[in-house]
Amino acid sequence: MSDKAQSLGISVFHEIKRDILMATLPPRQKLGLKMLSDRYNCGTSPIREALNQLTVEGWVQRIDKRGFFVADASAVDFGDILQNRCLLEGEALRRSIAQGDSRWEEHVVVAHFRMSALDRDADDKPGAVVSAWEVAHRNFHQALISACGSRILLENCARLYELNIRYRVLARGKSRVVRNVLHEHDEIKALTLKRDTEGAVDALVRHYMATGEFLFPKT
Amino acid sequence: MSDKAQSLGISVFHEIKRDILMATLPPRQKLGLKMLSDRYNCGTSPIREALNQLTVEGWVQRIDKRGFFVADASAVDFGDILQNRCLLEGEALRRSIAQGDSRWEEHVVVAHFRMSALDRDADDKPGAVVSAWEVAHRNFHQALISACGSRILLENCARLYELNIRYRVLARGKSRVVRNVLHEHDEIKALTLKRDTEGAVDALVRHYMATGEFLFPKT
DNA sequence: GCGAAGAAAATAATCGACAATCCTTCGGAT
DNA sequence: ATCCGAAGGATTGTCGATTATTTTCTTCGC
Repeated sequence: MSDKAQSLGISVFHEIKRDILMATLPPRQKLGLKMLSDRYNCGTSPIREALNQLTVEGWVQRIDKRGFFVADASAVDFGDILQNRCLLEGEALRRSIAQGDSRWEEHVVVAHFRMSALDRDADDKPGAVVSAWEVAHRNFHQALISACGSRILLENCARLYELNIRYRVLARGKSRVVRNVLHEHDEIKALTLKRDTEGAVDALVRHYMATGEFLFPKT
Repeated sequence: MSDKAQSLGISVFHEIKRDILMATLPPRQKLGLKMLSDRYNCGTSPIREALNQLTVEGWVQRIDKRGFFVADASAVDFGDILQNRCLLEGEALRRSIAQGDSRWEEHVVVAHFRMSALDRDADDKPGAVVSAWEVAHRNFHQALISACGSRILLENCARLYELNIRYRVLARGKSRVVRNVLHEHDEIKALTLKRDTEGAVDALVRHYMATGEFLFPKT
């Protein structure tokens, strides 16, 4: 069994992050310590521990001596996240293509295959399959850039990836544009493995910007 | 008077950061809670508060149930910081040049002037002047990119800037290469105001990479 | 009826103590 | 001599209570 004995502060950190990400805790929601310690069945110390970290990562806003709040969500913030993702993941992909070896290629192929397998079953999708797809999707994008050689770059990409998910969740149901995400992923994978650097980066950027159009379509 | 009544956790956060930055707390140093609460005259709660945030920002490494340590310093990590600074500040400068108005130009001119004024006095430099120069130097680089329009980008640049300082401090005295930092700053400023985008970005990148050569010269 | 001042309630920040976990040391067996 | 394991000590993580601050509510004066 997995070592369940991790600190309460750390596990509650992930729980709160998930709840903000899933918008169970909506933007601007006041995060009172008592309310949270009831919700997550622990004292206030682990709660503060988690909240402090979430503040630095951008999930929570803190106002000194006045409490914690779920970070506000806005079209401007979303656009900012998208632009920074394009910049960082674009560069990370360039470096991966330049430096990646055959083990990296395999990693990309496998991650893409696993995601595609879940895509096929996605028509009749129970919640379990959806969250499995989320994991596979994350793994695919992570695999693409995994050979970039920069720890800092990878960490920033991971952080922005997660921050981005919340907007997908918040905009659920508001979608009008029809997209072929499968094809976009296929294209990115193909160009990457062909080592067509600028083609792959371009496809990746279009992929992200299309997400933006998808969630906040310009009427 | 400024409201000195900020939370202990927040002020101790800045104190510890400064001490790590100045290498008063050296890399890999064990950060025991008792030791720290003695050092900064407070209970363990504010200490943990600060340590949690510093962990996310990359100053401190945490090992669950085993304590906190000052983040390790290595040539690899330093190079990673430098590369990411070039990427992020380069892009931020591009956007600033594209979008900056005349108020931004003034901001850059003033920040540069103030830094230059301190440069002149730097020959006979007591500690106070040095730290004043640090502030002015930071302000200058911040001014350059201040019109980039991306909060996230600015935050990441600020974070990397600070992480970089520690390496300057750690390498103090080991310098052999002679540099003309004044000239480099002048060049960056001039090209920026001339709106020579790629020239300015190139000068900025060379400025940073020269720092790398300066601190870790390839023998 | 409206706004300011003060009291009361609520909540954030901090502390000190306890419990859980890890590290060290010491002794014994192979 | 070296490795393993148990007892002891030290340290982290968590809790409940205390203190400081903010927010809300009430009252008073205009």
